Amino acid sequence: MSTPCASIAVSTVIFTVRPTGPGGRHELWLPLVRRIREPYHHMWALPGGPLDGDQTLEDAATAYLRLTAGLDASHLEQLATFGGLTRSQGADERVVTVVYWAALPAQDAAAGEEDLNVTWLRATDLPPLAFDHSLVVAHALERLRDRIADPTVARSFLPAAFTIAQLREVHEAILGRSVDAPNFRRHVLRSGRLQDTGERVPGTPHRPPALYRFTADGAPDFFRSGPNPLHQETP
Amino acid sequence: MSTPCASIAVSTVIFTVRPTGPGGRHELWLPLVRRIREPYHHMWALPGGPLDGDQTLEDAATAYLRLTAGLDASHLEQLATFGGLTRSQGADERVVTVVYWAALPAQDAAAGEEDLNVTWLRATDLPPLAFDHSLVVAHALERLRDRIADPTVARSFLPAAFTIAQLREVHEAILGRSVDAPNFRRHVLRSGRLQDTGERVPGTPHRPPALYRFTADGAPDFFRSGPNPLHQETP
DNA sequence: CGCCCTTAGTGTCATTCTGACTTTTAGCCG
DNA sequence: CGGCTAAAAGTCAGAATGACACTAAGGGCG
Repeated sequence: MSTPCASIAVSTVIFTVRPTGPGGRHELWLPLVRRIREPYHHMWALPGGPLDGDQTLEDAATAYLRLTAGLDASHLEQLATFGGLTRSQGADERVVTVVYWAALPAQDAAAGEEDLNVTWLRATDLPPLAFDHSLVVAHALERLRDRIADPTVARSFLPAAFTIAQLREVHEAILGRSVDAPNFRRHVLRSGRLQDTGERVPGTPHRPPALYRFTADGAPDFFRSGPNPLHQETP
Repeated sequence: MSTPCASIAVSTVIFTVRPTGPGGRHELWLPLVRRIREPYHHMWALPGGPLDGDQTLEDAATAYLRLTAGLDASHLEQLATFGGLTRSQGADERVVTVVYWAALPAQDAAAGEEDLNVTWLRATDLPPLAFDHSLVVAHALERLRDRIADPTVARSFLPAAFTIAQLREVHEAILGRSVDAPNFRRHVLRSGRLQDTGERVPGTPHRPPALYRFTADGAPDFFRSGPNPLHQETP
């Protein structure tokens, strides 16, 4: 039951949302670290490294995340495992990498320092990355788009109290397109996952928006709650 | 970049659909293999084993699948990777297991021999399994339910030509509930993924059903094709 | 032959959901 | 006070959904 020794690595795709687009549009950003040795020396790569013998996979992902962003994610989820034979060309042994993806609220991510070996870039406009990490990021983006229907994912990009506009901006950043504001409001309010705090954002040059927070429980999904797609009951 | 030597294993949850329920209802079945050594000696476990140094992960999954079912799956997809520290209690070293799930058409699965160390059981009514495999199967069932909206998944349980009733029975088995036949027909036909072969199943004691096959391409999903949930465009 | 049974396949209809809008409200700014 | 902006509420046509009723086409059987 023992295999030829293969090393196991853990990497994390860390997402955050920032209002950096034209007209304040929100965009997805992620941190990368510079390779300081061969292979792929000097190129950007996903934060990660070897799995210690006494760590769970999730522990390792959390540790590399903290090392890179300086803080913990509010959402961490396994993405997939990559184990192609040729993916780490130049390394002398086989590497299997378990990849996680994580969400960071914008205000926390701002605290993460940037240094010479860590950079934050737009997720949709990355240079070629080390190993197969460009492919990994593409997978992570696709997964994130699928998972955004889950309110717990959207909430992990936001502070505890937020406006519906902020929530919509998170969706827009992840889906890469704008979303009709009135319809979005109708939908998320009808989902029953939002609770009005009674407070409003003061000091705006226009009507002050209400602050909401997520309820502890409720429908599993913002979209497509209620009864399922087709597939209705027939006793 | 080297880690303490950990062994990597690959396991596969192999699903097939059989008309074994009351009144010919279709149910999900999967094969298990008997452990022939400690730990968990004599218990049932998912087919799998160590990853060879020169195999891709998918190669290994395919190999264990063939060893167990005697043939290749028509659909193979990665599920998740399990690496808890305590999951293989009694083993002397850390094991990280990459799990795949696969679909087998019923007529092919019938060909797979059953012997003393391989058994097929109902997926929804399993005895306690070795390691954390009960949990793994639960994850696989959940994933399968999510993925069945993809026509390529449904097709992998069926022969090339099939009736809409057979297609519906696959959905019913996976969703664990019955589905309204007229509405199901309307939906899958409207999806544009089905092509009438012009042939019919002869010899039925009732109106002969038409045989369909899947078109090469078309809408990505049976359900929820067309424009997306909410999230419509707003230029 | 002709009735009956069974499942295939079609049609209908009320309700809900979606997407694209318009209108009103509530604050600052000058 | 009028104008500006974004929040919030309202409107409406068309599509999708779910629950049915109904017709069609076979074989089985008397």
